Amino acid sequence: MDIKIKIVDVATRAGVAPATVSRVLNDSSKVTPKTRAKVMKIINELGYQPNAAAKNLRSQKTMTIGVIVPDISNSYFSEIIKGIENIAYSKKYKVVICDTENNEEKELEFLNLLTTRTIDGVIMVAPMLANEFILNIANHGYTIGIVGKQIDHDRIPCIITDNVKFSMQVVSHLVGLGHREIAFINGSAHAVDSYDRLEGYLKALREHQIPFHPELIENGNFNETGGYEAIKRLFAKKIPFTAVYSANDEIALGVYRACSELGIQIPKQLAVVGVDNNRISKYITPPLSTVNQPKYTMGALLVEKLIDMMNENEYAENRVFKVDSELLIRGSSDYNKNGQE
Amino acid sequence: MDIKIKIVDVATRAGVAPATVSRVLNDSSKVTPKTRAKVMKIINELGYQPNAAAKNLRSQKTMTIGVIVPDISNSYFSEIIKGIENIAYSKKYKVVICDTENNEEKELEFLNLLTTRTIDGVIMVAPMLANEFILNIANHGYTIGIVGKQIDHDRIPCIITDNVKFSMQVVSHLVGLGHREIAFINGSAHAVDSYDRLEGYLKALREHQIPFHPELIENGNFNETGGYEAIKRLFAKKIPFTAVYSANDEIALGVYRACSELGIQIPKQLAVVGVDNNRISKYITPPLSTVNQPKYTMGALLVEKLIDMMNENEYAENRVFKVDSELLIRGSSDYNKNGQE
DNA sequence: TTGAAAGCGCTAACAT
DNA sequence: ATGTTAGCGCTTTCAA
Repeated sequence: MDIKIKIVDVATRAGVAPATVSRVLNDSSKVTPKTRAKVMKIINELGYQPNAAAKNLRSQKTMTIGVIVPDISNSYFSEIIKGIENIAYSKKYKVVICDTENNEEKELEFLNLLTTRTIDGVIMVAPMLANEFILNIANHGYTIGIVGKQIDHDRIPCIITDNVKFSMQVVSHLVGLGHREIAFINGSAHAVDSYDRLEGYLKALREHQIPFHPELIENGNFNETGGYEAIKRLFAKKIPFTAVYSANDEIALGVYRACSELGIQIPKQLAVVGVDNNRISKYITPPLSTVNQPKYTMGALLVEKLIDMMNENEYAENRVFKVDSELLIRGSSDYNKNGQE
Repeated sequence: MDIKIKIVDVATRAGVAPATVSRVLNDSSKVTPKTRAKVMKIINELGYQPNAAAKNLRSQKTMTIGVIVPDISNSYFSEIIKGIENIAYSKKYKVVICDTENNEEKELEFLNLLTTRTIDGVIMVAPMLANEFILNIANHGYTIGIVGKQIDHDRIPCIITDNVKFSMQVVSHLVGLGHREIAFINGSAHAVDSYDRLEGYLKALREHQIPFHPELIENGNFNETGGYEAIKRLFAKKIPFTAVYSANDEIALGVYRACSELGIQIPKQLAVVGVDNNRISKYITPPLSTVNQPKYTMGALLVEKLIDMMNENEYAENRVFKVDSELLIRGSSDYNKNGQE
């Protein structure tokens, strides 16, 4: 084991005060180049490394950001994390991860890291917690940012995509292909995204003067099983439809499975469109039409804002970021696209 | 902002010494139930939360573990992380993530968290760093564990799969289907896994008395592009082969792309087997035969061992874990498997 | 520009 | 079982 070298050891050896060593370490300008060189030399000789806990205690910050996601092995979330992690590291911040596995209790418990000052701030991706909780945290002076949901509080930066807009695009795309009976498999009913995607779906129908059939709408979990079960329920109703808009790619995967079992051909008998552009979507057969969201950028942008807020105490007027998504048309909705992309 | 409440505030209000509050908080048995109740009441009333930095400084530990992975958005790694994170949290540890994106410098830099005592220990998943570095770190008394590589040091727990064994299984499977010219697309030449997988490939050939053609072996990156480029090089050689063993699923994906472009049918004209059982492998067409590794368990097991070591200072005699993998036979190698799974 | 001294908030050793 | 005291290693006034 190494003998622990502390700042005072460096100071003594260099013939200066601990404070001076600290100034050298923290790039304080008030050190002569000569002193700095002398101190640096000793630091290197001794292999001195400042103790993080002492530094944190004294400076009242940890240079650490917490990130809460529902499922780290879903590429949608891991890409967001990648963006956060990369930017954070470039700004000397560390990232602590919490994978809630959709467990609201774990989500809540993790926020204790804020109150114990283990982390300086937190980013919640697609939080389950009710808005009041989140507002309350911010009102207590903690730094918090949200990905995938808009919260109205002047100290909570948010980054969202325009769910209404891209849902309209999806439906319009299907209508453009001649579909009139378009089913919609939405995610869990209490997710904000679900409201907005439904709104987009309805708006587009109205715009195209297509009658709306409530029976063509199903809710489920945002995963493969949710999609599988929902499409089965839709089929069971015996109401005809020729296309299905799935609120994410995982749901679409479930639709694929059901269709494969029932011998229904995509897109010939059923056109399918998803959302998220999961890695998997372009590899399945037929490739899945989907909405691409700039995941990496969303994480990167938000963490940047969050760090700015923590350091400048700026109450960002520009607080809500709405990023653009892009509809990727592939073989699951458009015949002509088969074999390419 | 909350007024900061510290342990002394709680103590005063409860009419006890700070040490007693600390004992209550840390479950020390030397507190009467009555005192404990009194203190707990005040803690709840005041909403007291202990300051982590102070605790860390005093107790010389941070209850934090670092995890280094090459790519967090690869499901192989994120599943391992999931295992680590889950077990860690159940033991009150936090997890700091480092996504190196195959950048060796970032990997090295992250280890500073060990020397600055920001983290109590680190888990390196598929490290790029040379063994000497890793040994050196352990020799300096830091806690380190490795996933996917065996390091010979009595304080470094490792978890590995038997690359030789499952590679032999893969090749034997292909031979069993009648293949004699089996190409091998290996990962990057300096990964340990690559040596072992090559060894398994060769051993199996010898066992089946199949002549070995060095031209049928290619190296590349462990990703889709690496696979795509390697299979192209193989085709360019004009040496016939009817099957290809890809050192991971990503590589196999590249093989699929090349085959699709060249109109080569899988498995009719070329049988393909991968490794990792990435999520994607069962959704592509045809579903990819692959080797499943217990990723979650690997992470979970190792972190458990690591935490035990940190807390009991036990120099684990049982230090190297070899977990079993399983060959999943699907349509990319076996006709009969098409349409099922 | 540099040094001296105080103190961040907690736990552990020792005393009672 | 509880209290007293010292100190973990750093940064930051304040003074020189």
